Amino acid sequence: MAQKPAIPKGTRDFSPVEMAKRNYIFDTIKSVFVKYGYQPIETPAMENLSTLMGKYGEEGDKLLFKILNSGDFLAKANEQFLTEKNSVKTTTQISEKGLRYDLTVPFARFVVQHQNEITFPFKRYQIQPVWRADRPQKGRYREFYQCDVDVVGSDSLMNEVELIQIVDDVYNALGINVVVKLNNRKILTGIAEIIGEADKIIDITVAIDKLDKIGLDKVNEELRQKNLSEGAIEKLQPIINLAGTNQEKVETLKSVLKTSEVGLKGVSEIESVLEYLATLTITTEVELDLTLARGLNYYTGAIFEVKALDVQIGSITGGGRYDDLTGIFGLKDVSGVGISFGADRIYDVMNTLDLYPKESIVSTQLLFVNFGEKEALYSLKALQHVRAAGIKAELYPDSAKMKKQMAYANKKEILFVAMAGEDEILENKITLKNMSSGEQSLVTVEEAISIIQK
RNA sequence: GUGGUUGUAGCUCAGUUGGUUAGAGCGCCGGAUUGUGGUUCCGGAGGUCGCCGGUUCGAGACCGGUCUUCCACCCCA
Repeated sequence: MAQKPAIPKGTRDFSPVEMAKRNYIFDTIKSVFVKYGYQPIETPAMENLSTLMGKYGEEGDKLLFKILNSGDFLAKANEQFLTEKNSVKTTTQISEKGLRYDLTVPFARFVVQHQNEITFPFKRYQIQPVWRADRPQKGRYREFYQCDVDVVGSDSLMNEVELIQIVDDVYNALGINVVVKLNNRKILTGIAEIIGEADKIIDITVAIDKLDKIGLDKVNEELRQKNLSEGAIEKLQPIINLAGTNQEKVETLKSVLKTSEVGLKGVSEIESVLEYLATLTITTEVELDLTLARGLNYYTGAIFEVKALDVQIGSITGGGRYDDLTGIFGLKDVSGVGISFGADRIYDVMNTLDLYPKESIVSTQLLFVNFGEKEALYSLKALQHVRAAGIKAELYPDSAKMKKQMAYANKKEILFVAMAGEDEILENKITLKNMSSGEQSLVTVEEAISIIQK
């Protein structure tokens, strides 16, 4: 056999059935975004490395897919870097473009570049693939879709509330049980402030995050390993052990952070968001969780994460507020807040729970059997009426054996089959067969339409 | 990036301490049934055993490398 073709690690093909399912997810998400007044944009798959580099931390830079320059790029490379085999420095000379790593940074670039055409507050959504040179695992791909909603140019906490409503709406529509975890970067900053370890905030949250897995003693041990003083660890105890209702957590934080201005600001922000939410009808549970440390590189206020309750998979949605993001591109004082739905992980969750409504994945509803040229032409006319009524219908293109045509309908899970042979043509009718019940009857095209539309 | 794991027909997997022409189930194609699928019966096609190299008289089995899969860490959707 010839060499088997393959696709790169961490990428996937999608069959028609898989596409139907994925489109159902995308359409559902999109319709919610639109319902809240967000508008779509798209940005190129590749960006200049200068806009991408340094936005995701050192780790992120390594995970960027870089695109080789065109032409004789090695001729322009510094010889010393080449002989030193210095990959980092050589890369900057032979590559100036990269594949986008997320949709937030390209969006920030978009906002800055189009600031004079944009009306603020700008509410946009963006559904496009992103690429990461990560090592693939389950629920972790090198090419995957993100569905981002962001609003820039507004400091109002109403935006945070709206985003949680959107999450609630999307997951209700999809039928996935989730919990929204909420945190605030200002609280984390405040905590670091009062224990005098401002630079260790990431180590602290990473350690606290392991509480469920490894227990309190091991968490404290890890904190010691990260060179935190005993006094600092002591002060952290009420925070690590933070429990109870959101209200109780807020009260604890207020007293722990009473000497930190930033910390209290964060607490009051969360309190406001929770208060607003309480006046609305939200079915999703919202939980204050200090261990959320995601995106610390640019989040400055609220931090969100959504986890599926019935499937073990990483977070399926995440986001937060970033006050300074466009600042990197030269536009100051534009605050943004947004979240990103991970379509591929949602897809995995939907599949394991089999949550697709049947009608969302049917392709053809009605197949006309082909008995020959004359009959096919009769069917073609009937098809025009059927399609005009909004029914997805097709004619088997060849006058193959009946058995083969029926098997085709069966395989494609077509709901109804229409047969129009000599007898039917004489009566100006068709024989309509329900493929799941096996029942069939001689009806007019109009009658067939109403049966199918039921 | 670190450590581990996996790879035999389209799919799920057998394959005995290395020993002749590599098997099953499902699926696929054809027939039984010249206007009726999903059941049944009969027949058929399809594999340089992930790839490259090594050990051996002999490798799907052993060794090395490489790619791939999945897992943990890291990070994250």
